[in-house]
Amino acid sequence: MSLPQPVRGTHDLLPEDYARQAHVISVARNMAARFGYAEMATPIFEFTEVFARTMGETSDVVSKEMYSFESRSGESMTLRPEYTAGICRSFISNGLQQNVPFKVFAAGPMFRYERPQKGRQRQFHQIDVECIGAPEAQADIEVIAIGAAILKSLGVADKCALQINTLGDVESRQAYRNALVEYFSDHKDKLSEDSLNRLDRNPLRILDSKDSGDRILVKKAPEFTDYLNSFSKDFFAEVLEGLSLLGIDHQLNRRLVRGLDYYTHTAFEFVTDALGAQGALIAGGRYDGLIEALGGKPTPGIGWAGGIERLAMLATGLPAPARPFAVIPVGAESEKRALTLVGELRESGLVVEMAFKGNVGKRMKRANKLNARAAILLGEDEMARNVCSLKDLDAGEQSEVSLKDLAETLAAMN
RNA sequence: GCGAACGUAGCUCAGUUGGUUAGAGCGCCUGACUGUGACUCAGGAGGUCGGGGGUUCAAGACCCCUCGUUCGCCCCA
Repeated sequence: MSLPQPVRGTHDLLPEDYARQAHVISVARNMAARFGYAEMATPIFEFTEVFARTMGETSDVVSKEMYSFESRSGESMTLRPEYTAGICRSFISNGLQQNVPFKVFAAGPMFRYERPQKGRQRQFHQIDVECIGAPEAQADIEVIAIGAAILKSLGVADKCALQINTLGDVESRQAYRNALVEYFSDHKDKLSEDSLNRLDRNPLRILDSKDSGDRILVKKAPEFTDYLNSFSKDFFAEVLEGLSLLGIDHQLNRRLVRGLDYYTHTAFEFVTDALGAQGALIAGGRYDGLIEALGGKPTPGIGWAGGIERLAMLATGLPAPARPFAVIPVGAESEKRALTLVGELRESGLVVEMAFKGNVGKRMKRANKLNARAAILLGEDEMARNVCSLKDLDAGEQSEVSLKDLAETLAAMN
């Protein structure tokens, strides 16, 4: 059975799966719009620099997970691994500094060369919300509120929890980072191999280590709170207060850090335990240093990304697909009239299919399989009298309806 | 990238310590029923047992490699 297979880590979205994902996007899009976030899109690939410069050369994504290739002109291109960098690049490219706050929603495929697992694929899809050019805590609150509202609307709010932390401003973060490096450097012999790596690349990550030895060290490690300057503390307090005012439950998680270099202040994740190791449904934070890193004027920003596959797996309350009406011509004579009838009914906005294969029994079976609301039988008898036989497939009752009134009658059945 | 488990029909799965022609349920097709679906009954199609190599008189089963999936780590949505 060596049929052609999709590339590892990629998946076909058959209609049923597609409908689930489309629902997630649709709910998110509508909710974002309520908050004043308009939808946009950026190209699926960018110059490699866009991601390398914003995410940090040492991040896992940049160092080992990017799908990069050389274009025919010899420039290095990369399939986007996330949306934020592309949107920020777009913000700069289009000179949108005058339009702040620039509030946008986006959705689309992302690509990361990772080991696939449940809820983790090489091509996956994200919804994304960004608010660029607003330094106020109000923006953090708004952005998080959108996420909470979407999760609620998708019916997954009770399966996940909001964890939140602050990384402080650049000054605070740098001070804390130095303190951590100093502390852990004194205990290098007790650190796990992974954490030795983290010590160079992202020491904050050690705080989140699952290694039991590391955890003992972490308990005595310097506390971030002691290194936050008053501005950072006040900012975070304002964010938390806003969330409380909105009734958005949240848990302070001092070990919540971000792998990407450009994050400052607020970092948050809506996490679930329903998806194994892939707990993050929506994650984001403030990235006040990003636009500048890309070569734009210093501009603050905050946003998040949500995994569509992960959300689709947990979402409930999908809208049922519209049920069709099945037109069944009985006998060769009525096929032409059935064809035009189907056209007329569709013209009036109804969902209509024609069952034209096999004997009438087969056609009825077909109608049943299509989950049709009713079957419309059209034979010579009926045609002669300008009527059709309408069979309600739920009730099993059949009656005659004049062709003139059919569209209206069917519309009333929906 | 590291560690482990799994891969039998379209789907969900049986298949004994290696032993003739690999099974079931669901689904699909045909008919009973050439103008009536669901329920029922009868029949049928569909498998190089993920792929390749090896051991053996004999491999779906044992060994090696490979591809894929799943779980954990790393990291992340």
